[in-house]
Amino acid sequence: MVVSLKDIAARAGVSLSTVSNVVNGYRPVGEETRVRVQSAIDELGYAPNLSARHLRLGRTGIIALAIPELDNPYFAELAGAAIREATSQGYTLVMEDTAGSYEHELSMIDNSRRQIVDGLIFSPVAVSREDVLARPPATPMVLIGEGVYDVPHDHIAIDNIAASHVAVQHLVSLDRYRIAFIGAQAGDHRQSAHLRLRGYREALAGAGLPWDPALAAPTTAFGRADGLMAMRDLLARTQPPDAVFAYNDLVAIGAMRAVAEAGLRIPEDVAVIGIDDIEEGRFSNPTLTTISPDKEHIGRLAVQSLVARIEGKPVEPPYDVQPPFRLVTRESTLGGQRPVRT
Amino acid sequence: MVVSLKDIAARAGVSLSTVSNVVNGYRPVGEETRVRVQSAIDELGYAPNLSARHLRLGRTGIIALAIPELDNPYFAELAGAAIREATSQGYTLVMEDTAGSYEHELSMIDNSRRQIVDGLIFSPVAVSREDVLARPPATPMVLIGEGVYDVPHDHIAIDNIAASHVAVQHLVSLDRYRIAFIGAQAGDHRQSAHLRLRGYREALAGAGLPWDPALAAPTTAFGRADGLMAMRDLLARTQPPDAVFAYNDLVAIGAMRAVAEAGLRIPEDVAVIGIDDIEEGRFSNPTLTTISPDKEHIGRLAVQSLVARIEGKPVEPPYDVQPPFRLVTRESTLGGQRPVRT
DNA sequence: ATCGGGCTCTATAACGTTATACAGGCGACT
DNA sequence: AGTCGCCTGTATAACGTTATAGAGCCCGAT
Repeated sequence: MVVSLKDIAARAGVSLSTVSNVVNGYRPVGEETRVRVQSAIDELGYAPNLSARHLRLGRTGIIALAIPELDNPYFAELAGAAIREATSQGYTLVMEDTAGSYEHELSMIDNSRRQIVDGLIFSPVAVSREDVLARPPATPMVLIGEGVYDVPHDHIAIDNIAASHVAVQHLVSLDRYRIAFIGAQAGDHRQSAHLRLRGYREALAGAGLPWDPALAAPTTAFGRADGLMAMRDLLARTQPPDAVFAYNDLVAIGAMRAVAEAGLRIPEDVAVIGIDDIEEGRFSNPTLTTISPDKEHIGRLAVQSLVARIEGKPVEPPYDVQPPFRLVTRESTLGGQRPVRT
Repeated sequence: MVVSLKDIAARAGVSLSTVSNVVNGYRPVGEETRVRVQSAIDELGYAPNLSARHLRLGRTGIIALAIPELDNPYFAELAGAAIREATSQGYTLVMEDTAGSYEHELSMIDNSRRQIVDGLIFSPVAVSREDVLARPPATPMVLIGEGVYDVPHDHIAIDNIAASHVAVQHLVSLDRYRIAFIGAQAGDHRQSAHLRLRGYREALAGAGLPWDPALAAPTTAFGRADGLMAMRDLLARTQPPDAVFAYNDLVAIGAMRAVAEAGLRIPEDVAVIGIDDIEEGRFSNPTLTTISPDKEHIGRLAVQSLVARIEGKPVEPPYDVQPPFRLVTRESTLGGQRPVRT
């Protein structure tokens, strides 16, 4: 049977309000009665009814994490960290899979789901800056990833340009001259790949390498299949690349598969680097060199800043956080000369 | 501002109860007033307060999906299907990552979290049949995967023995004679690997092959790293296997990595087959032959049967469902003679 | 002595819903 | 004509919680 404040009150011989005060400490309670109430709680096994509490407080204790694809290991690993942090802060986290579709993403920032949720952590890919600006959310929102910039919300994303520099410079340091980029976006409203492409171009220029538009391969999405097809195209050129910087690890893995199917060697013929450091890249053949963002940090920070907004702690302006990242070198650029897993 | 039934009632000039009846159709409402109320709802943009509704109804509309690891792509893909089905049934699904730990799994079937959840879909790995029997849950529970059998709960899992037969028979059809199994479990209370191991042994016997305990490699968990280490051990034997049936695709991928590191060829020296059909195996080098369970089907069915229990539709006894599966052959057993992706 | 003010505790009004009980009106059947 | 029953609509009591207002009581200060 389900036990409520009333039952505890009856058992301990005190009023309902006193029990409530013991439970959540709003008003001090005399020592003697406190222990009597507490033991009644323990005996009967009381747990507060969250629906009632939320109705009373006007909050639900639920936050949503909306990501483009749950089956992308990067997001799965990120979600793990976010779930742990949310739980430890007393919130429940629900995940929404937008599938990267424009309509689905719009429905996230419309007010429809907001009735049930205290706040939203959102990783946009399809939605534009204007879409976000046009829909001031009813509850706090934190943006993660590289989708939308310059909007009045907290934003957590690695410095994509700097990360791209590091990636390209690594390839340059291996004496590669025809370095391709896979994951250039045709559509205007996806700023994510934009930044990585820009970092790629800047790094090329910094190394004194020419910018060849034919080496910037567009993709429609960022999965393994996209990397595979783009790489096939690149290899069919008269002057194929000798290195590839992929938008993310999934794309890189697709690209590596295309190289293998073409009968070429990695990294001798083509070196490959990605971004994300998903576990898959530590066991692939060859293992994948990558830029590793601190996913645990990102997930935790996203929840923490959202909760801070929800509970109205500091009324500071929206801030941009750039979590740390590092280069992890593996076989796909260094060959067998290196320890295999890191 | 937030709009409630009261606002709609005032706007439409009717009572609160009438608006409620328009919204959820408990009692019929005259046509004329219905349209007046409906247009008031549309104008003011009313959405029911779920906390209040749940408090009144005694249900929260939330179901939990507890899985051992969110970063296992198999569960990520399964969770996607479950989330979609739950949403379409008007429920919100929250995910719990038990990390496969015994304590965490116990806390799932204890009553602690049940205050907030109408029901639980649970994929146990560490918990035993007796643990489950000793804790009759306060809310409905559906089990998925191969953890625990013969308990009074709905259970959805592929026929592991039949699946193992198919896998081993496929290897036998390729004239392999020393077929190893990776993922045998030392612990007694993990029945999952037990069944697959049993299917493996039965299939060997059916093919007239001897049972060699040295070829059944135990692992502590079921990740890529476990497959890698087990395979290293197997390859170090004086008589290494010429084929491997792995507990799941992740283990298989780790095993393939070990084979590559040893400088051996797949499938010429060692053929590899897994279970799960995760996307990773369609792009690995080589691509991975696997047993493909219908994940979409499993996820949807789990939610459907849980919701049926929650809403008390049919009071039938707990039932066991065995969703379909199929063999998907790829390079890791057939080599390059086959279409690459399916 | 009397009053002000901590200190404990209590009664109660919300929060927004849904289901029950009830009221009035109108047609149909005895 | 009277009664029964249906149809439409309303008033209201919960569901379990938290915050506000306030009721006693005892001690120190006026």
